[in-house]
Amino acid sequence: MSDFAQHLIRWQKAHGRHNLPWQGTRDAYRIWLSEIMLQQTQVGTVIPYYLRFLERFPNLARLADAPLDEVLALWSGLGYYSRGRNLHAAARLVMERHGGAFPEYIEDIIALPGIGRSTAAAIAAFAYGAHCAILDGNVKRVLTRHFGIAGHPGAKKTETELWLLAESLLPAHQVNTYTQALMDFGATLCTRAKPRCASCPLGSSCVALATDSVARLPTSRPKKITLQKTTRMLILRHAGEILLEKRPPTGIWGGLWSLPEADMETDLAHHCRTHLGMEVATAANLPALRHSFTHFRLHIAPLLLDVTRLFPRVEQAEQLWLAPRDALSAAIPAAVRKLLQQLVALEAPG
DNA sequence: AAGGCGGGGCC
DNA sequence: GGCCCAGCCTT
Repeated sequence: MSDFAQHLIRWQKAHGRHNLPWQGTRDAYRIWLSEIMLQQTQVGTVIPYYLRFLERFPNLARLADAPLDEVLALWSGLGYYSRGRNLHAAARLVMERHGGAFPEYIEDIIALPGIGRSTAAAIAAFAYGAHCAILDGNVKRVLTRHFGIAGHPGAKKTETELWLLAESLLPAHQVNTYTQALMDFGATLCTRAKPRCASCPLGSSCVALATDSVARLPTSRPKKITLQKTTRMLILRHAGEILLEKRPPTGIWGGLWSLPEADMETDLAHHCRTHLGMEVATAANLPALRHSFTHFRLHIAPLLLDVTRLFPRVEQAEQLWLAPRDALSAAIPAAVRKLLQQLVALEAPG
């Protein structure tokens, strides 16, 4: 057995957690439930949910029998509700595929919805003592620090390396103790912030500690550069009204009424004729506007245009709307509302 | 205010 | 096969 595994197992017996509600059982259902709840959610938050859930659904068959709404009601507040849906769907699949007995083969476990490679390994190790490596956030942190592995753990290359390492470190015996050790060690000692390196039984062999890199590992995800996008927004005036266009139901501003847009390079006269059904005359450029989204910043170059001729199809098109100026109360994006307010101010006498 | 977190869905 | 998302929690 590697020194790493040996030290961890010894540490677990002395300092690990031994009284969590899902410990001391080999009931795969209870272990499965705990592993699903522990995805994305910390132990302290999970415990009351776990106990309430088990009280209502003490076994897999009772869960499979229940309506989904009741499952989700007990999940309410835990977040990531797809976990609850998948749990319920998986319970029904276990009834169908395995006659109600939670599967023992890792291939069958991982085939259930909501269970990936790491969760399947954890269930198999705790319920059946299987010789399978886990690799969750705690384990990634412990391994990257102890073995000095740089690169974002979410990146394919790093993750592949970590899986290989995790498997190579597996002890031949006491896999369940070792697996629990990795989890507890990562959660209570080798923590993300303020790890307790002074009390660490693995400190003498920790690469991060030796190179003063503990705070820099694991490598954080690369900051996404905020994309910059530019668009022209067309303010098409016609008899005191402004042309609005309904956006597609999905994506940015899905289903909202917005101003027609065009690339900066587009030939506007041609575009308006063929796409919007009107002849236009350029009136003026309006001051540029910036609008920030989560993933990018939009630079808006508004252009004021006067409609000189309107083809009849415009009034029949469902996605086009010649809106009165007071349409500002309609479902309009904030950036567009701001733009239209500027226009109103600009046109105000004086 | 930002980033972490397993797995699924989408391209 | 890479990218994004979900919802709550910690820092």
